[in-house]
Amino acid sequence: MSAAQDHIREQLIEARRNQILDATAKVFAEKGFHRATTKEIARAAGVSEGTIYNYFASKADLVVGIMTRLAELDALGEELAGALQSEPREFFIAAFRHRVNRIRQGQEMLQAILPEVLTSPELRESFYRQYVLRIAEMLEQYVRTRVELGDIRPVNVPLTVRALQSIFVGLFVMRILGDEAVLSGWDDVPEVLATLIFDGLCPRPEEVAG
Amino acid sequence: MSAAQDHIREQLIEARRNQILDATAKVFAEKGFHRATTKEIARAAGVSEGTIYNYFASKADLVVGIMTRLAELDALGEELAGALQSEPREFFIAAFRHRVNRIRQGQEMLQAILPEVLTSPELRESFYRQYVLRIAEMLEQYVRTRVELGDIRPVNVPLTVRALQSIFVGLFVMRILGDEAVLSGWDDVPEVLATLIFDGLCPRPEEVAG
Amino acid sequence: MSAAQDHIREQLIEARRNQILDATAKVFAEKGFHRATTKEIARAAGVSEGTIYNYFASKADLVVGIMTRLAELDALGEELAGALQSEPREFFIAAFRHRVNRIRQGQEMLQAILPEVLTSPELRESFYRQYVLRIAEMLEQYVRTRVELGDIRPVNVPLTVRALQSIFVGLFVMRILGDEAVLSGWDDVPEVLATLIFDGLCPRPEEVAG
Amino acid sequence: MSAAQDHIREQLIEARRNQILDATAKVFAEKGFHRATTKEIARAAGVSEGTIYNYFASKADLVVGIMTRLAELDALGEELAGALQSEPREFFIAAFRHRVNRIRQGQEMLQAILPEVLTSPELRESFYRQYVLRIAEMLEQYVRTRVELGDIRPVNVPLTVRALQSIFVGLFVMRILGDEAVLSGWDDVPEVLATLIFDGLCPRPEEVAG
DNA sequence: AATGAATGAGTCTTCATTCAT
DNA sequence: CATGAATGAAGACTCATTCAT
Repeated sequence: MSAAQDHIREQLIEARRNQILDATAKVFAEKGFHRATTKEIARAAGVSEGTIYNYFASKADLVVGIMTRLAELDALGEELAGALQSEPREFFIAAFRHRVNRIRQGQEMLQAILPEVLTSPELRESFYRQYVLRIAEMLEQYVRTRVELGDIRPVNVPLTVRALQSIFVGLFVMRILGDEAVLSGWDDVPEVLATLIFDGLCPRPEEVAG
Repeated sequence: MSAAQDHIREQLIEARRNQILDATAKVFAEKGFHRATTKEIARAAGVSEGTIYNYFASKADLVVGIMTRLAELDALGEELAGALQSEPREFFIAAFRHRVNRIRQGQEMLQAILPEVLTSPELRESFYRQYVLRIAEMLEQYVRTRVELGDIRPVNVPLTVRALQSIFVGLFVMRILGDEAVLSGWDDVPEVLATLIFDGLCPRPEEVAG
Repeated sequence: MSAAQDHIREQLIEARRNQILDATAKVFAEKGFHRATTKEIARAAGVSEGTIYNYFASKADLVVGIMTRLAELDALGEELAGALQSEPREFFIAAFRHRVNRIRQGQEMLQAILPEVLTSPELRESFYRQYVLRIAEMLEQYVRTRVELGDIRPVNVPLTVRALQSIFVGLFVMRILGDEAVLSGWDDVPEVLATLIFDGLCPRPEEVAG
Repeated sequence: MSAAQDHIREQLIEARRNQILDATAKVFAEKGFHRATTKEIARAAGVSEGTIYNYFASKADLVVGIMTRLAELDALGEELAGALQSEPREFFIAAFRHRVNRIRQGQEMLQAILPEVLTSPELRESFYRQYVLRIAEMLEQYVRTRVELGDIRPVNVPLTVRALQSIFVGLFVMRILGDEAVLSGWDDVPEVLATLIFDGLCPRPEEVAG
């Protein structure tokens, strides 16, 4: 029974943490980390300021909390891994679709933390390791393999992979900036990217011939 | 004589403004807008706090000042315009080189303001119009023309252009995040991107044949 | 219970506000609005600077707070109303006594805000309406009635009433200026004024005769 | 010649001082001592900030300058002295007229300094001696004499004199407060006051009889 | 565990004053 | 003498954090 109670307690704690983080993401996304006040977050979460400090060590810790939650939410690793067997074009489309959806879902949380992440060295480090480097390494591995198999032309693998990742980072920034083309065309992004990245802009002879 | 004096005075004012903005960019890039104090900026600029306020209306105005200076520095418009006659491959390489150099030069200033730009609606709007939209429109125009000429395959022009811009935004973020591959491979970025964007990842039959 | 708690809470808030306003009046009266610092007020009130701002929106709001409190304290309206039936001489003596006492009691608060009231257009307006105009209108009404009844000789009612009010304003300023005659003779003021105002300085024939 | 030059120089200095004090009075009257900035005064005077400090030791010294100028302007002493021989009623009317005119002329300067005078102990002292006490003593002397002669009924001389002075102080405050009755009826004040003060409000038997 | 009043360190900003030109 | 840029001390105000209830 004690075990069951502990379980319930843990669930309650987790629920309260999420309740606070949801509110935090909302407020941070709207006003930014520094202009958001703990009082405001408390109000948005429907709790008191004191309660926030029962679940998080500090205001800065809320950023960490959001980052962690984003990471948990993010199963790119597994999904990517699953698609690693596919042919490149399918793989990229699948990967792009996945990213595009993740960004849509995590927009608020990501927008909430990105400016702060770009500002604080520690967050930068942590964010880079969790979100950029891990994926970069997987992609590098995949591309390198495919290059060896002749499915992808020989390229500067690290930079090419960074360019791919950069597109999504950049598109996300475009969304924050309110670019209409990106916001309204978001669903088409995976295919457009697949064409761009996979086929290139240069028209192919056989296509011209065809 | 009064005219000459005015001229000198204006130059002094401009020099002082730049002196302050240089220091500001340094401090903002290091600590971020909010953690940077006016006292710190003053010290870095070698002036008193009061002097800052003789040249800028507020701390926030320093961000605007940096943004304006970036825009003045930025002659992409003209350079792009000059390359608009070139064949696509040359055009893109030239454009990429240009961007890559601008980012290297403006890194500090850009890093100083980006997080704040992402946070403040007004700055966002202003930044988007000055740095994103203007260039997007020029690129769209170019790409559209080339598509009509058959030099570029038919693509979703707005999104493709956003994707191109996004790459640089994203790569810049990667630099802030300290990604080694991007930082150390920066000089190779234009060519890698040209290959990626123009030729695509998919190996071409004739190349395979060759 | 919630209602009871609310009641207690409100009382606590009111008590804290008064505690702060008392200290504020003291410090303002001594140093004036601008030379008084919030730190000093906080110390005098035995709270922290932050606490002041939990109860008042700004330093300027403290002036408003004092003014409001003065107005609440001030029941001249009712007392005047009560005396409105009396014969003029009794009425004036009663009214003068009342004013004289109010000034003595409210000296600190009044001295605290008067210079600022004379300076700020908004406060001026507000002060004038609460303290001057309301009473002027009541007095005018009374005097006009008594003139009609023949109990008061025909006079320029508005100006006469202003003159009466002015005496108290002026005497209060005299107190601030430290005039010994006014300070030490304060208790005699009502009677002296009654004689002055009601009988005039000119000796009366019958009195001379008597 | 050197003497003549000195004379011219002195006149220039005096003119410049007055130019500055005029502007100061205007700005102080409008914004109050503390909210007025030296920059603003300089602009209003058509000189630079530095120039102000060539003629006055400090911002506070400008108040002293205005007070001194008011005192020079003010020849009440002499005029009062001249009227001291008159019968009471004529004397008071003359004195009241004089005061009323002085206030109208000196309104701006007086309004400029009064709030500050009420606030600063030193100014208070100085103001009290120059403007209040001197006149009070003269009035006391006059009234006392007239009482002895039987021209004025026996009264509490010091308080009566203070009350008389207070009326003008109070009326001046009323003007600052923007009271319409006082502002628009200003020309009638001397007569109204003469009636009020000299004859009193109480109707006289013989008048009733008449 | 939740509350929210109290805290006070920290910061932007103002502005009287100085002084080199 | 006049100027006005530079100064920097001072102060109102904010807000993350604590803790008694």
